[in-house]
Amino acid sequence: MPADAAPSRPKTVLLWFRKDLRLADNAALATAVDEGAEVIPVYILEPEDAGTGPLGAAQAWWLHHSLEALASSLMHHGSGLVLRRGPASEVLKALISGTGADAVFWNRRYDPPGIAIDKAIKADLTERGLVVRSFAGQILHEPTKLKTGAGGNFRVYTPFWKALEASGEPAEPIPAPARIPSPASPPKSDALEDWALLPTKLNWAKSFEGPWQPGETGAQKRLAAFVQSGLKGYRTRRDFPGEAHVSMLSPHLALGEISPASVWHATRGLSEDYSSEDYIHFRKELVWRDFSYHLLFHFPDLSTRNWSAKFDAFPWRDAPDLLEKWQKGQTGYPIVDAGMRQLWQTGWMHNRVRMIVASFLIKDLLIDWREGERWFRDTLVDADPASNAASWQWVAGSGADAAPFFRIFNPTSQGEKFDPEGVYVRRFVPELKDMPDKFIHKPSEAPLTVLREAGVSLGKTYPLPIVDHGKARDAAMAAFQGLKGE
DNA sequence: TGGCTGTTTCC
DNA sequence: GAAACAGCC
Repeated sequence: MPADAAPSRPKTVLLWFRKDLRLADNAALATAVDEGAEVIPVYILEPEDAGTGPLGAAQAWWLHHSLEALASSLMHHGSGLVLRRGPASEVLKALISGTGADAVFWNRRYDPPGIAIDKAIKADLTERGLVVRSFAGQILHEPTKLKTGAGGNFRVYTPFWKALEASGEPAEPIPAPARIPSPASPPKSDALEDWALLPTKLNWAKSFEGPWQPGETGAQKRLAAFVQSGLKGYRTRRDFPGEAHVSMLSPHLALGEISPASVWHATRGLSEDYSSEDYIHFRKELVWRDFSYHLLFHFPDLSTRNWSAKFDAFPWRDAPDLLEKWQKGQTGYPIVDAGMRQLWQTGWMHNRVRMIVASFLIKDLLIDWREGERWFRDTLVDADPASNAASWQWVAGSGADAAPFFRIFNPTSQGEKFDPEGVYVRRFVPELKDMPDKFIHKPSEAPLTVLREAGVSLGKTYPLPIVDHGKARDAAMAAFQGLKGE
């Protein structure tokens, strides 16, 4: 064989796990195993200044447990997980020289800093004679593959959805390999504990343990449970935060413990008692995640810059005291406070309530949406650079295909509409649990006798509204009108 | 994937 | 006088 013939079948593959912490539907892993290579799975904790952005505290908690789950699962497949920290290019080079690996495989990521890192590594390692291969699977359709009829990039969701639908079903998920061949002496791993991913305020994330099971098994269980029960009635009931009609798959998707294609296909071939209305609407939500990545890919500053430059002149208020009350769930608007406390206690918030609390921060408090984006990034277990940024801009009105700015949620009527009996509010704002339904979303309008009977003392056991929504709405409209004249 | 307000419609 | 509707923000 000529010396310069690149080996098409590598002997030893470094399998670089990133936000794809799963064995099923993992194209990079499946290919390495199929080609008969010995596989060295590695996870690299990249420094924040590498450009991949700071890891939020809630997601760091999740990552810790997810890596434990992945390591354990790999062990059951005859393999193991090598943990290393540092700039990915250096870590990979050290591992290559230490193991004699002749290839590096990974599944592609789509955040712009990650893309830049991967591109440089691919060029460098290829130059050094390694086989470097990357695979798809983190989103349903790669951003470069969907174009408008005119050849441009989508800026409106509905045409994006139609194009995606028209491009056919996503590929069938690939089963997890039965066994993963491992080299005789795999490299040493860091101790996960040394990474200090768990929060030091221990009693904070403690409450995450009830609702969540990080890792691939937890993801699959969550999906099965959702398809079994939550999906029925999804279209109409998904907006009711007191009910269990949303999938809660977002944190699993954020770290790739399950692939979006697996989720898509789980809603196929259902029996007749499933309404197509329900699973089509569910898929549409899944595709918003793709749309967000599409936007981020073509607008890398999505989390820091207004998509619509018109908003650059918006007179945001500097109000750290109000911001803190919002963060702590002490606004005096029960649905807002319930949402913010659900976020703090569980690392997650129901989507309808995310829209309400975001509208409140932006339009009632007139605080820059970037403050909200930052808080969510730090406290959400599902923090995702694309979805989070795109969704905040959507609510702010500055984003692509965004809600018009003048669509200002009334937190009281939203509460009454989507949590009519206050089930959700009572769960997260227990000091209001004995309020009658009629006043559960507007305790400040309740007669004194009603408050006394419910054990509520406004301003003491529960805050008075920190702003008057009617006035706040007028102020927001005025600020927006001012923008138009710019 | 709204809300507000004035107006009409229908008991 | 509530409920539905339209036009506007």
